[in-house]
Amino acid sequence: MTGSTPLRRDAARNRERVLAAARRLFAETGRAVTHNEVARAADVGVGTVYRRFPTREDLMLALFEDQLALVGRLADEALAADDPGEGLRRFLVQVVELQAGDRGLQEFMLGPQARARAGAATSRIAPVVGALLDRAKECGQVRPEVTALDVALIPVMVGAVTTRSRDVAPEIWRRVVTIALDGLRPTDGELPGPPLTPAQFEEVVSRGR
Amino acid sequence: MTGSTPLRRDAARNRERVLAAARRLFAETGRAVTHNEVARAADVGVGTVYRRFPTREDLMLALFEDQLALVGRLADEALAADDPGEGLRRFLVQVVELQAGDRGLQEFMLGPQARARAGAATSRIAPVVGALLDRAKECGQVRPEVTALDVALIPVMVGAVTTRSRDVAPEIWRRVVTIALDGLRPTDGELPGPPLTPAQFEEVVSRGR
DNA sequence: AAGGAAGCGGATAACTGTGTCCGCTTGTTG
DNA sequence: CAACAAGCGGACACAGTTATCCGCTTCCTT
Repeated sequence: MTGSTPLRRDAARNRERVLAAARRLFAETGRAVTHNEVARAADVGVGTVYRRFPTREDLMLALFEDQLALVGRLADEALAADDPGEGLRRFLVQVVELQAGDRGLQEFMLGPQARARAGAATSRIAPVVGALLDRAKECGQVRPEVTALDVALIPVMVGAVTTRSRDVAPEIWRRVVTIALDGLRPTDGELPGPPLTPAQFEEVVSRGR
Repeated sequence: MTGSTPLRRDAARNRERVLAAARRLFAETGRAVTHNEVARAADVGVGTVYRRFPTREDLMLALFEDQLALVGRLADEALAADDPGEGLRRFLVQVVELQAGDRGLQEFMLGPQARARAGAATSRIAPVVGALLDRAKECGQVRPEVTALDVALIPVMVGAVTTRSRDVAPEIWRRVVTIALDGLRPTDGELPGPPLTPAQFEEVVSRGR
């Protein structure tokens, strides 16, 4: 699965150096990291970076694949919780917390790259969230018109706040996510208009700048 | 108040042409409008645009000052509403609606430029929202720990969705803003952590990309 | 109607970011 | 220990953006 010829030893070493440098830079700086910067930070030529990771997406993908798997595991755990409403809450808080802690991960999850990865990640997580949501509705903890895709917009919304507040008030997202989650509770009103279709959701998420 | 020497007639005409072209381009395209593009669209030399509006902020400011005034008026109207909770809701929906309808305005409101204009706009609107909020709390329609700055984050959050969904599902923000607003209602839980200070809020808003 | 200030246009310099290419180095294999 | 493929580095070509400068034009004043 790793593909044809194994890398030469020095090549493998360089690949790791690039990945390490990139992970650090992305976590600190976010998207605006150029191949050149990564190369310099890794003490490697630009060509080397381009050879191994032709586009920024390739690089992001290599960096954040395992983190995405973690999100999947969190979803499973949430599903196992006793209180479905609480499980859903905890899951979303954890997701946002991960985003808040790593700019790179956030931009990966909320950007066009994730779309390419939809097969592995999104489509694995979506049904779990759906189940979580159904159970929470049955308990009357979530308004019935809410769809999984409404819920999936919460990290998008809150992400706008984490991005901006990271260096100023790094914990403020907790208030905001609480407001959003409480907004899922049953009320006398209804949510207006139709929810997103899955295709629309993909599009919306992939428009991350 | 308009300043020293009145512009020569041709200069004034050109200024208007630039403004008109820029307004159109911003509404369509959003932030990524260069002085050169504006100049071409206005059928004017680049120099002319730079002379009149040295930075993009200057241009934005000239374009969106009156729109900001409109937001102020909306706030006043909301304050005059019978039902304070409903007034607050309507106000926020209207603000988001304006944002959704004009990329340029959105980026102006949610970007660093607005900060410079804080004197005229933010500081005029803030107390009105504060009053609105106090009345809504008195009626038990809003949870007591919510501050005006929590409320002010709602357009930021929802803005992330409008930006991304504009061309895909242009009305989805209505669902999202409803969720956020319903999250302001009293519940048994509390909002975690301290709210933003005004200075922090300024910073957060001004980090618009 | 004529002089001079105000304004105009757009070529152009200065940067920044992206991506390629190719002569040289290094690891691997027999 | 060759000898050759794989890999390396980074100069450089290219593209897009910002901002300036200056010779020429247009308007206003008297």
